[in-house]
Amino acid sequence: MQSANKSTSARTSAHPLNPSTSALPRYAFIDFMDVGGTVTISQEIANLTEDGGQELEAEESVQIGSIQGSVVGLRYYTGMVNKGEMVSLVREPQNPYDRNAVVVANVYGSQVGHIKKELAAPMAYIMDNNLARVEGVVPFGNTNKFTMPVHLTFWGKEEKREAVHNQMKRYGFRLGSDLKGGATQTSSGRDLLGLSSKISAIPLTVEELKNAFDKLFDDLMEDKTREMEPAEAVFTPLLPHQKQALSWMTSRENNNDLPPFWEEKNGLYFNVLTNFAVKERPEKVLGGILADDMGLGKTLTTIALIVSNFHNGKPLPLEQCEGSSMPSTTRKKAGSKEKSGDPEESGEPVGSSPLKRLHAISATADTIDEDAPQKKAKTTKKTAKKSKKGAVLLDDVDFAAALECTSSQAVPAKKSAKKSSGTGKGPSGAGGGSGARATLILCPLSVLSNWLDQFEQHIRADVTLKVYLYYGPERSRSVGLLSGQDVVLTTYNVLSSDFGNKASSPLHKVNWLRVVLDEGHVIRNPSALQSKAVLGLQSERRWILSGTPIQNSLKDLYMLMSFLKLKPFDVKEWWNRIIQRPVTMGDRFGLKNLQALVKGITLRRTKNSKVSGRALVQLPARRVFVQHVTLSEEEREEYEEVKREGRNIVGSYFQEGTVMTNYADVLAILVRLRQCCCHPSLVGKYTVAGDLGTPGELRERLINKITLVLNSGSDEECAICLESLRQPVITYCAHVYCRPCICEVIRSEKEQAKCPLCRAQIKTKELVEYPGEEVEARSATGENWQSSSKVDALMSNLLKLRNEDPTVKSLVVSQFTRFLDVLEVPLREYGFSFTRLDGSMNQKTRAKAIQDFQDSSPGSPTIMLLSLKAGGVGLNLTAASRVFLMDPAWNPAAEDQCVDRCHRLGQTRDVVITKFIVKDSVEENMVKIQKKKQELVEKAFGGKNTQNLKQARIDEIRTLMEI
DNA sequence: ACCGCCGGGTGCC
DNA sequence: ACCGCCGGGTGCC
Repeated sequence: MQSANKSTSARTSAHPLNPSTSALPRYAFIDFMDVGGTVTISQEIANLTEDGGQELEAEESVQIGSIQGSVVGLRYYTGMVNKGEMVSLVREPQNPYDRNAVVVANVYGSQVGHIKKELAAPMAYIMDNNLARVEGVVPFGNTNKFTMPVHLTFWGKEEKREAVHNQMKRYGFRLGSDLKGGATQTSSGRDLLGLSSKISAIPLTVEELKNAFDKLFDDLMEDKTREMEPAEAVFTPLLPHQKQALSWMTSRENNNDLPPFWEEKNGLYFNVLTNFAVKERPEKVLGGILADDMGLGKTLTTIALIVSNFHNGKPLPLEQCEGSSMPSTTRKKAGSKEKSGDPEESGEPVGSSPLKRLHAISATADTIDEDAPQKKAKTTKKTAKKSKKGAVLLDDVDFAAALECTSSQAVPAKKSAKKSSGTGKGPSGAGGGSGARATLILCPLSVLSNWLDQFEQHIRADVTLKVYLYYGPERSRSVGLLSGQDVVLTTYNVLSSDFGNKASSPLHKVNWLRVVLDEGHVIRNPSALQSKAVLGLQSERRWILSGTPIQNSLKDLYMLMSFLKLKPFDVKEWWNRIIQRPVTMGDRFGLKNLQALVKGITLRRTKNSKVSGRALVQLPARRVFVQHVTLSEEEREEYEEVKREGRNIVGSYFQEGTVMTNYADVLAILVRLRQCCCHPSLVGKYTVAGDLGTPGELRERLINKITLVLNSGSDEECAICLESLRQPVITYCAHVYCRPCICEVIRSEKEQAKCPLCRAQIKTKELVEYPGEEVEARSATGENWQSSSKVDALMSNLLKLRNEDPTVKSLVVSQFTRFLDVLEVPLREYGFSFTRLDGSMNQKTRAKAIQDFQDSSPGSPTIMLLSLKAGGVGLNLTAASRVFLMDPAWNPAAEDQCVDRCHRLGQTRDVVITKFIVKDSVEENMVKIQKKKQELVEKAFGGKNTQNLKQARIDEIRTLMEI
């Protein structure tokens, strides 16, 4: 919390705990299993490094001691506390009377008073030097007028214990060890048991934790089975579970409830966890987390929500246009007709051909036209009448009211919208509530086109839903235009880049009705720019869509709470104190609280969920076959050669005990072995680690290495932002990061900057750039192409398949894009029609590839070459019913995810998966590790013993190299 | 009276 | 603060 304290202390005492200043760790401390199922060894190793972070993370801290203190000056401040309430302590070095001042604040960040100066003196030193974090609880005396007692507990790393005690002693204070930890906290007295050294947690047994977490979602559903019919404008009929989700989401948006853990008690609002009370009703949390498994239709449900719940369960009033009710390209007309004459305001579509049709929907500010009110009245009335068939019974009075609310304002507002477009208020309504109308949807680039398709598909063509694609250099930055839309769709990247150029971020000026984060777990890293950008958005309702909100680590939930503004969990300290630490320490109450918290705001169903005894969805069967491949004599020879070479190197690292520090080399060796299993031409040149040599040689070696890492197809991600590498650079210590990420680390740590992965010294000028896709020797695809055992195995499968049923489509998946290159040759030779999807493709070519593949007309491609990490979740490839996994992934979840792209809702055939594994090779060892990993994942929620994990990783390398 | 005692003023950091 | 502390007023009882 060092950085948090620093930043907060610099502020005035008025809001010492403003959430916007909450902790920004120097780099992410990554958990064992990555949410996206794309864990990389380097991330895992980040886990294992000693001294994982500068920040005093909850799970690394032990209780150093506690002491009774007093809070003084109560009468000068308005902050109130209750008996047993937790308080936070914030340094206030700018205090003109005492630079040791320590502010005491309640959960809402209101100042209660100061720590008495005698005690503040030693505390200031401890806090400023990050020796310990101090937490307070007011046990009684909370109504005192002048001073009140406070129970202070010091938490920090074991090695700081003595320093903290000494410092306190110097000022005549003695820290005691108390077993209770504080009035509302429980902590084990493990430091008395002599276990304090590295083990910072005594977790529940694995069994207990697992059960608790399973239960977390099992119990969630019983009260969420009510169904709701979507508005008329939704063309696609919803499945029962989607109607349930719609009903639940609608109730979450219209609820008047107090947020979780708040109760009304004789005129006051009381938080039962922190014992905090306020007069003002805590702000409603409208929205939540839709955590359904992929394939259950989160997108469709969300679209239904957008059009069905404008206010109080009434549909979004939409303009009707001519044309059939079938969703079709006829809508093109609507868009082009309305093209504005005002060049500044016109949301000129970004021209990419497969998306054109959708851009057509994107409207201009002028869509709310002079004739709008009347027209609208007509169309909506029609809608109202029709919907009597449905479950939404709109009585005409209510509906008229809803209508009035929008159309009446549309008239006066629309003109001003043209001229003064920057008001932030949507042109379609400023009365009643905030007048917000537009929903902002954020998603990864890979699913952007999916959203557009789905709007096309699911919204009736005779209604005009104004969807604006905020993407591309031509995007309109008019706040008026944006807030006048029904939906604005953009990517996290666009949002971050707008946010980064602080000059103007139109999306941050709009007052949204609703913000939807698709794949919302991408904001789990609080220090990532996109996370900050997302937190800065203004909205009445907030949704997170994610199939995996917390499968990674409990820590991930913190950012989600922060986004939902679920007080007090939107401030790191409170999240840590009330949830994170108790749970990781195995406190049953902590777990219970977490459960209650999640239950209140989350809907999660899996493909296997049962609703009142019936399966939620019926998916075709899915069968997995492992096909063992035997290398030819020649291949075997080469493999053994590469293996011998690698084993020598890694073996020497083991002898030196430097396996972890030479991680990049180990990875490179493993990659080579895996490439050997696929095709000889994949095995790249590589230089054996040795002396650093001349700067030129070092540079060359590093470039070699980064090229290898990036082209290997392994899931390398930046260990700082957890995203795919952007502007990748490699450090002298051979670790790869995004340039902006690592520069930020260096900037904040100055001369002390260390590599987040190995703690070696790093400097900005020593970062080596990735030279980019250089002319790659494509000899593999050239004239002297030769096959390999694995290629043969695949081809014989494909030929047999084509013989049996030429309509069957297949995904051919590899982690090595160069292997995909290789495979193109025989596919062409045998006359297969295929497409390809990999990470290097832009949005346009991607969309085209998917569209072509999904097309079922004769002559359409039957094979898609797919790079394992391309696209990410959400990609819909249901046209395929066969999957060939060419090489095993580090992470079994990544494979599952890949398979799920076709084994999902909409799949009509049984899905057959074939995994090729080379006998007696690194691949077999990887399979073993995958199994072990699966077990570990199940334990991943437990307190982590990093020592054991580190050992496990070293063992893993031994297994792989057979050392 | 260079003390003690009384009682009003006052009070975070 | 129904305290402690400070400092001015005061001085046997």
